Amino acid sequence: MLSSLSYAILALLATKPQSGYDIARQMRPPLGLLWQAKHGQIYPELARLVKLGLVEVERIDKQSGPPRRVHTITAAGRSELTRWIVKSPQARPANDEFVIKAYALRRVPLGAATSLLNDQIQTHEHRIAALEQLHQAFVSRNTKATAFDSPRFGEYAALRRAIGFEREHAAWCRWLLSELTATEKPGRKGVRQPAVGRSSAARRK
Amino acid sequence: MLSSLSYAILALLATKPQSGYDIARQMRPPLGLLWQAKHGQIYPELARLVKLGLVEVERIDKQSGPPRRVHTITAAGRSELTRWIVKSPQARPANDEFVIKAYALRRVPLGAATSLLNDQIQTHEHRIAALEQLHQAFVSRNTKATAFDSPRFGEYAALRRAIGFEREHAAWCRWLLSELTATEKPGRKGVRQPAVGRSSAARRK
DNA sequence: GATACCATGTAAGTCGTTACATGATTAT
DNA sequence: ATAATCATGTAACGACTTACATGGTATC
Repeated sequence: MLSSLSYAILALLATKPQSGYDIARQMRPPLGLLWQAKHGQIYPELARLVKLGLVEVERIDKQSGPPRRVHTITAAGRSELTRWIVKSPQARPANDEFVIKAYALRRVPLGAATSLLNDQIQTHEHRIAALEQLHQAFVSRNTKATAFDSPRFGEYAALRRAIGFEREHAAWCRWLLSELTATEKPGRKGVRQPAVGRSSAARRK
Repeated sequence: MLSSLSYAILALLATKPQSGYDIARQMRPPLGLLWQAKHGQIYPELARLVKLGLVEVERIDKQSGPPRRVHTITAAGRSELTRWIVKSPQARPANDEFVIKAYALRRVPLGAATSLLNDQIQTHEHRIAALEQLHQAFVSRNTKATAFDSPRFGEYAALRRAIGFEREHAAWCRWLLSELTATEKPGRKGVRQPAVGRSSAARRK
């Protein structure tokens, strides 16, 4: 069985032939929307896919530096990718360090907790702004790129998911901050937010 | 430096002394809200924390089976935990296999894509229902358990985050399905949902 | 002259999963 | 009887990060 990273690489190569560096650039944290990985993991994985016959490599010599190695997905690679996509996955753990911090947040001084949350909220706002700029670029450049049958739909879907998750995380941080503030100043009950209601999708209708 | 798992263990032990088995139970997938790990990782990590003096262990012999080993956080453990909480973290990668599938979804037959999405949506609905039941139990059993200064606030915060993320993921899957359906039957433009709007938090105001 | 980007790879080490190993107790 | 839960640990392997290693090109 192949790793998730292998399938992420195959998915990228299915759109067009690319070098390891190209792949690494698209997977670079923190803006790798499809999958995040470092080149130290990508190059060996690519070599493995070549050895398995799922990917072919063409070496292009240059006057200077290492030769550029352009990788192309093979027919076997494409069928392996589609085979993998259609079988249902089991959900990943999705461990998040910040949940641990929130879990034990009442054990630290209120001031430190407040500034931690403000830091976190600001970080997420910045990330959201960057993602929304990408979204704008997507929608305005070519409206058809957002349609399901467009070759760039995959990118668009990954981008929407990233925006949704960042917003959800930011909202949760703001809720934490409001709870904390309500404790600090018990008179201000107005800032407390209501209990978990219906999902945003339900509200959207 | 310690691993995230170590801090998750310290956070759990900060609430009360527990055995490795107790910790493993709370971290068991798929309902480990704070952090997910298997006992094969937890037992060695606990031993390491004991060796570092952040945790103490009391061996309780029983008539049968292995002795129960109850772990207690030390003063050094508590201060290490609070020290770690207050310094801002860098965000985790948060890789999700399903994003790869969505990225390349237009490469598989429409029928297979549809049933994959329906499967995924159903799985998430089930998870949401289970989490909401936990939430109900929390709110109805003791209203004060949801306040920031309650000893169980950490659990509650982790639960709210899990619910929010599951809902966001389910909403994204439903969006994918609506895009796919719009492609299949181009006459039905009504099912298409609008472009990314304002965040749910913004709407909540 | 320093920093960033292009471009490829390897090595050591940590994090995490899966399986092996053992054995009593409780519920169906 | 069979399975699930209680209860602890280790070993092998795979996934991932960080650092080492090299060297040209472009920008400030």
